[in-house]
Amino acid sequence: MAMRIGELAERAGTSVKTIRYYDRIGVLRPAERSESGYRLYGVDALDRYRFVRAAQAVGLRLGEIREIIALRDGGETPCGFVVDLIGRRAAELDARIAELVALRDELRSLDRRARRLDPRRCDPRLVCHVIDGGA
Amino acid sequence: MAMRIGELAERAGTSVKTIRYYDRIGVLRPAERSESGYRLYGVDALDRYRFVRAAQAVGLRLGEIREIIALRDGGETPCGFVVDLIGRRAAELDARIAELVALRDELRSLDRRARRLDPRRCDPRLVCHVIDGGA
DNA sequence: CTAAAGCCTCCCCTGTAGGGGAGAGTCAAG
DNA sequence: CTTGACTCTCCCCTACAGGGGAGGCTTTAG
Repeated sequence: MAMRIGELAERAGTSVKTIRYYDRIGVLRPAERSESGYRLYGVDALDRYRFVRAAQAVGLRLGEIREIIALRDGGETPCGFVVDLIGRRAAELDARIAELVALRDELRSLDRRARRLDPRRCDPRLVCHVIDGGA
Repeated sequence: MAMRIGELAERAGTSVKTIRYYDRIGVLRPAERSESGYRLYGVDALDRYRFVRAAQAVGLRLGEIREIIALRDGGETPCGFVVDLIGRRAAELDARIAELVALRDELRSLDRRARRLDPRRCDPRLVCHVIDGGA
């Protein structure tokens, strides 16, 4: 019935190190320990593992995932919390995307400008005229 | 003529720690050292500093900036290298932006789905039905 | 001369999600 | 009984750009 860490890792398609790490940070604790101290997991551990991965895949961090799980284990329905988290993360992503788009556009325009500049007229003092320090 | 590190940092509007760090990694070396070991910088150090910041601002990492500066100090015109770097960074950004947009879209659709789900029908085994581990 | 301010090197710390490996105990098969 | 596979804890390492602070010189102003 109970799996040891190696079997869980293999069934989950991950590494023993990762499972131990998940135990340590509290997202996936073993059901119990054997007398000799081995971690023993029930079959539900596999579902937990999949949940953790799915949550990671939508951009949640392990610390946040731990909070969700703690709510659930505390008897609460974490859905409201999760929806909040997802909303905030989406907003953060919007902001981040805007930054990256602006940066990319600047790089593209730098690129176009660079093609019109003559490398021989590059002032050594300024390292490279493609990138302008505003001096 | 020569500035010490504190004056340079102040004129550049940055911290002494940062200037020391730039020395350590080779992007901004002092012109010389005083007898007592103090870093002494020429006025051109300010231009160098501004270049480094400008390059950082367009997404180049200090390691890459160091390479650009090494080329320049080796007597070469780094423009070609810089153009390459910029092109590659722009392509990386495109890829990264696409990832983030996909992630954000998934979050948004998760968000919409969550609003239609009933929290009371959330299976505790799966932690939260908003995020589906595919079990 | 003395005190304050500035400077030096060296070392540890941050966040993220683990990876690598040492040294030691445990379990199953031959 | 032994060997090999498995497991345990503990500690250091990664990227990135510095920040914080200790302990000890040096310089400058009063």
